[in-house]
Amino acid sequence: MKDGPSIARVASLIGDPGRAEILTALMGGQALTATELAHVADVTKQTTSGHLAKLLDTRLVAVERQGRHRYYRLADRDVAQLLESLMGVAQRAGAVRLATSPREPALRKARVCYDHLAGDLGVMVYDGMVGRGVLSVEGNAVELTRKGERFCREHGIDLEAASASRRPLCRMCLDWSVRRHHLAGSLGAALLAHCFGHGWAKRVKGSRVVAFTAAGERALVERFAP
Amino acid sequence: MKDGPSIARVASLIGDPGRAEILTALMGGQALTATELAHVADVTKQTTSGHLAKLLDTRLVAVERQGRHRYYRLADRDVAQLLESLMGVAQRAGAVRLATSPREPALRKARVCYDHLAGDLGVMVYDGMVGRGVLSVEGNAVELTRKGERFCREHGIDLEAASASRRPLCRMCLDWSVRRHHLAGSLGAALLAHCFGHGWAKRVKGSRVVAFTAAGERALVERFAP
DNA sequence: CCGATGGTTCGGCCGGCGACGAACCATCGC
DNA sequence: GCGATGGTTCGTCGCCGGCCGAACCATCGG
Repeated sequence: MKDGPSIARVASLIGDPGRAEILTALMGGQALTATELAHVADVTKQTTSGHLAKLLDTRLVAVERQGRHRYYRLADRDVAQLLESLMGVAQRAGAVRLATSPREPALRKARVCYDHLAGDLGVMVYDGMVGRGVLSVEGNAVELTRKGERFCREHGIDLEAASASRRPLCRMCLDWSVRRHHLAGSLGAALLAHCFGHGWAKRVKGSRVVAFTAAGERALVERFAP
Repeated sequence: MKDGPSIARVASLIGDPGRAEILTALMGGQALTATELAHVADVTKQTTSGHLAKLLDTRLVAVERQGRHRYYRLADRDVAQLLESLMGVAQRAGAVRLATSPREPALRKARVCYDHLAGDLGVMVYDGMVGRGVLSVEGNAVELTRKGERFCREHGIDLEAASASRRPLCRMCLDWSVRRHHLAGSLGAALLAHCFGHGWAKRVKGSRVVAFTAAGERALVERFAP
């Protein structure tokens, strides 16, 4: 009958103000970096790191590494429901709040993510390619279908060059601005190169922003994200 | 901006092992005296008194004075649901606690979830009722169908009394042991009362276990979960 | 290769909270 | 009225855990 302590462990974890802030911030369903979470919790990075380690340890949150960033999100829907339930009960003596984070619109729309396209357009393209069966997604893995190979050839994307390198052809990559996936890997890089090569877009100096021309954006969406 | 702390307050309250023990004990739906609670929490009366004062202060529990006794119970069903939710999340995260307890299998099979039936039997009944069109599920909501009303009348379940109260007739409740839904709400309570009333089962003292007789279990399954 | 930035680990400080002893109020049975 | 039992309040003590500074590793951009 000693399940008391086990629920106490989880509850006390949520019971720390800092961690509660973190979890509340993650209720938006978006994945956030450790630094961002440190900011919302209003404590230093070290402290946040400790909190996140504990939350990870009890599987309340999950993490996805990407480059030097670590994106944290709620482990699953059950945790979200628990928090929801908690907020309901807490409501009787508390106030409500909302969280928003304004960012540079241009960056949100299209930017380089290492060597491939991220932002709204990147996500749109990814969704489009999955939707028309060019890419097939299985869990965390994504791959180019037979149909996708034809598709690439038709659009003049150099698959041979892309396959030559040792890195994976396709990978999914989490987008910080929309918190959704977009296409990475050598194919993702080839696609971005394709955009530059056709004069659809060019990089803005000293920034990660990718500036599409009006025609370029139209072309991209038309071909890859109808 | 201070919503985090407000859920933190509630969570940290539950997060203390002693208080968690108290709340878990109250999940049985019965009101218990302070001394009894001191015993289950395994601390002195003074300490328990302090805990109960805090729980009262945040409306997690309610008290009813009767002579020189004070009977404490969970404040309402929302709190009960929160605790169930917590147990669900705690279960997979926490270390394997006391899996050796002989009571554990019995708890898994049938137990009281505040005022209705949970555990394998609870889930089985719920599935059976949904399966034969007595209940209709839509998203998170569940309701009694026209056919279901007839069904209840035929089996002698007092729908009028159940509908009289202000609480919802049907609700689904997530089961921490099987991670599936069972029936809550006043109909769920009426159903459990039905089991007790027909001598199919009775409560085990000092535990949430509902002990069904062999005949009672047969009767329940036969009628509600064929 | 170098600086800048994201993130974690380590060690030590310090406040808050839970624990109990003791004393105090309330109610019961007589 | 009496003792006995249920329950709370008060004061004190000790420890757990959150917090930060500093140092360290990893990755990116050039």
